[in-house]
Amino acid sequence: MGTNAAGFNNILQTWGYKPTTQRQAVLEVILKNQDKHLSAEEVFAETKKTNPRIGLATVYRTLQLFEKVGVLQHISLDDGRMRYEMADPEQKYEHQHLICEVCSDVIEIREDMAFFAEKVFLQKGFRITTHQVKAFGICKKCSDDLECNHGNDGK
Amino acid sequence: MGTNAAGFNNILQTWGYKPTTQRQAVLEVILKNQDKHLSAEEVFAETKKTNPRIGLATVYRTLQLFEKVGVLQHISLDDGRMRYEMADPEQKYEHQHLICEVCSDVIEIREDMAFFAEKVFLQKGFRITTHQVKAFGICKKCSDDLECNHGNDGK
DNA sequence: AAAGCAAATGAAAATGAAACTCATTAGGGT
DNA sequence: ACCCTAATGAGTTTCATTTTCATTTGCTTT
Repeated sequence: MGTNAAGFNNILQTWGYKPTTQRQAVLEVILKNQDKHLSAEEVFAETKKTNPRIGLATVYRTLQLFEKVGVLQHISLDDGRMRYEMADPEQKYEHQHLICEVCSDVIEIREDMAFFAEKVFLQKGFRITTHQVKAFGICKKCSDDLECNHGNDGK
Repeated sequence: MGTNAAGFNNILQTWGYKPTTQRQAVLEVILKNQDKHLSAEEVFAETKKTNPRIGLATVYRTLQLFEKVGVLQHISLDDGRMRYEMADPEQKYEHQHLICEVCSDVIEIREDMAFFAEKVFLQKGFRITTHQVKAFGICKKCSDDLECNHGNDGK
């Protein structure tokens, strides 16, 4: 099951969508970059390498389609463009992003936050379906670097 | 201290910025709408009521300025525009947004999430400075409404 | 109070991500 | 092979935000 090139066609067909060349090509790019958080433009550039005739609009449409059928989910890293990553329905509430303000690296972590959704439902009656946590700060590497330059800040 | 019209001038002057008419006007709008999450356009429209000559660019610049000096903080509610709310440095980690997918209402809650920042630091060495939690789902009111229409969905 | 000057402003233009339009193409069933 | 609709691509449009630049404003110095 899950999302590999094979099971993918089934997902699309279940929803009544065609597994076209472009959609396959975009999927391959997604699968090859599971560790990254690509924007539409980035997916476009990557996909053009193997499929030069694809249009940007198709990429936008395809990403939205993939989100609708549950293959992708979007995140905003506050850099002015939408980014996408593989959806993981089992761990919807246990997936957070740490964004380093110095080097812009994005670190994914998986804290269990089910208690949060439960508490919110009990206290407010609000039934959470999706849930995004992003934290900005300084990653270990960058704070180590800063520490090194601590004594000799002259230059 | 804090952010009232009086202490506000001090904050700006400390940072070397001038407390101009426009900035005061924007501040008043902000203070009058503390419960809302206004976008730049909305602040612009509100501010024009008392200060018709203000320009949109000034509002954008002012909101960014207020964020820089710690009066405001921005949030994205995934509706395509940036929104702003009063910054609350003391409770940076205890402030989350519940966004109803049906009525678009935004509910603020204050769960203590300090443990999250601590755990992340211990496990990853990542030092969190800001931290945003937004949850999408269905608010109590809307899920009650849905329940009412449950038996008679014909029309 | 007038002068000087940098900071701040407003109007308009520029930018850029995303959405839309519409003529053309390509799947998939017949 | 044919048909019909979904899907695509190139170009255009939208809309939030940023930038530009000439003008104005708020302070400081006389």
